[in-house]
Amino acid sequence: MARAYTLDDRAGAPHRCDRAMTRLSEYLLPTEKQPPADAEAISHKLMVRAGLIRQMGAGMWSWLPAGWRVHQRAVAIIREEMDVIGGQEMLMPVLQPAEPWRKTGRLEIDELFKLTDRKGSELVLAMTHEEAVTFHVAQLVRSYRDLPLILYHFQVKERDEPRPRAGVLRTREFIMKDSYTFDRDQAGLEERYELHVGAYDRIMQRTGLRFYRVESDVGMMGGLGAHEYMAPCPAGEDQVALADGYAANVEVALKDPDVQQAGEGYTLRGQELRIEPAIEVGNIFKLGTRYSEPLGASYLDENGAEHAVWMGSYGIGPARIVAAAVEQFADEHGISWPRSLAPFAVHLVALGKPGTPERAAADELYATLREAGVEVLYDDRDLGPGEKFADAELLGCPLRLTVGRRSLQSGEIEVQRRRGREDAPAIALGGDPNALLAAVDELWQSLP
RNA sequence: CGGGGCGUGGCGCAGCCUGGUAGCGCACCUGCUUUGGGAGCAGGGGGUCGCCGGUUCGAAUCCGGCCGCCCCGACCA
Repeated sequence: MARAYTLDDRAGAPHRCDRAMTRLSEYLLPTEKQPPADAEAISHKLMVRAGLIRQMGAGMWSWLPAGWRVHQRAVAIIREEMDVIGGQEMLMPVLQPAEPWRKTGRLEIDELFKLTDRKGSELVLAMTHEEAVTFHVAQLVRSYRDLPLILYHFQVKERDEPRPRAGVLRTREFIMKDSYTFDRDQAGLEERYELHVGAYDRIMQRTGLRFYRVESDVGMMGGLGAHEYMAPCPAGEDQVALADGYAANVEVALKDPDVQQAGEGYTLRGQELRIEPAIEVGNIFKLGTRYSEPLGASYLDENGAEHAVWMGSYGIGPARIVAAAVEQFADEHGISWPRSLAPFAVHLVALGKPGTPERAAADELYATLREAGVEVLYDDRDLGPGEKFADAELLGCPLRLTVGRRSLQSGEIEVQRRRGREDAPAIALGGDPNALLAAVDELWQSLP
């Protein structure tokens, strides 16, 4: 009866093997009726209220168990797609010697945290890992035969942000997947870049987010091209300019000669240009030799001639994906996760007092679902129905199953889809477990 | 970094103007009742009022300094 191990959120079953303890009576899910007094952004309010995150200081957040599950969902999707394009996962330190940063000229950046150890050595807390990865490649790559490479990791980034804001949307410490490509020449870089475009498109599609890939300003990086992945949402800090078949960072759009001012707004070749707030969840850059030259990352070609390695760098923030999903799909009752990101597939609500027949039926259903590997959060607390339903809608798992006295009478489990809060056809209670699981799987397929 | 605001129990707040030793709602604990949309009754626990200093017989309250947090803007490899 055990299911195959799978993370396939689009075609697969609503679960993976999951032995985590998920009885709400024993789970740390501190829900709140009221949002924090100073919260503005929807995602900030709801993620705190739903018990996903807690703040420790300005721009410093902890992920509580359910929130971390969501974060790790995003991580798993990203990891799969990076591996598909040949990425090799590794891990580099956050605490680093200042020297490589001096060489690349980035030691002067205000947002870079700098510190000194007890011996007086200068250290930094990395805000990205170009210096680290290039340092290693400079040491390890000698020949054209060693290239190309796609290296990546999920690692904490530290940034002395002048103004952290909006919960987890802009923090001073956050996890980023950053990958780095190393090629012999520009043509190779273009190839690696296109692979990332494909991977990022698939990542974004799999998260279920509404998003745009926009051309971005290469800015002071002096790079050879760059794109940003933008998720439109009310709390977004950036703006995207949109028209049919057109999406661009607003700064880029306003430099476009085809864009004309028209009264209050702008037009593109006669079309109205819409401007929407959005959050930048990912960005990709063609770096060229910006880092390889100062750090001495070079290789010898077939003729024994030395060349600088051509690099690209590619970032994506799982926390921003999570927050953007909250922003895009929340309603007045709470969060409504796309199934690929949901902390649990099924939120099972048991009504009635512990010790009653309806509780026994719910216990049995919980056991059946768990045994099958379905990720289920079981609300077995001794609380009234109102509180349980409210918490379930706040947390936003895609499917809610309810077992109460009524279910025993009708012989059916009630099912609600979180998105739209609509009832789905009830499922027979206590019959063939395989039929029950098939019904849950089928429902899962119908979800966004 | 400029402008604005706020720090009182776990959360949300009142009290401060007009100084007299802290209160409300929710949450929490115990008991009984209740159980299909955030329950009822009774009893109970928890706060150096952000920190330091000053004024005063006496400071959550007045004065000075510092720290922290939020919002708007600037910023955001």
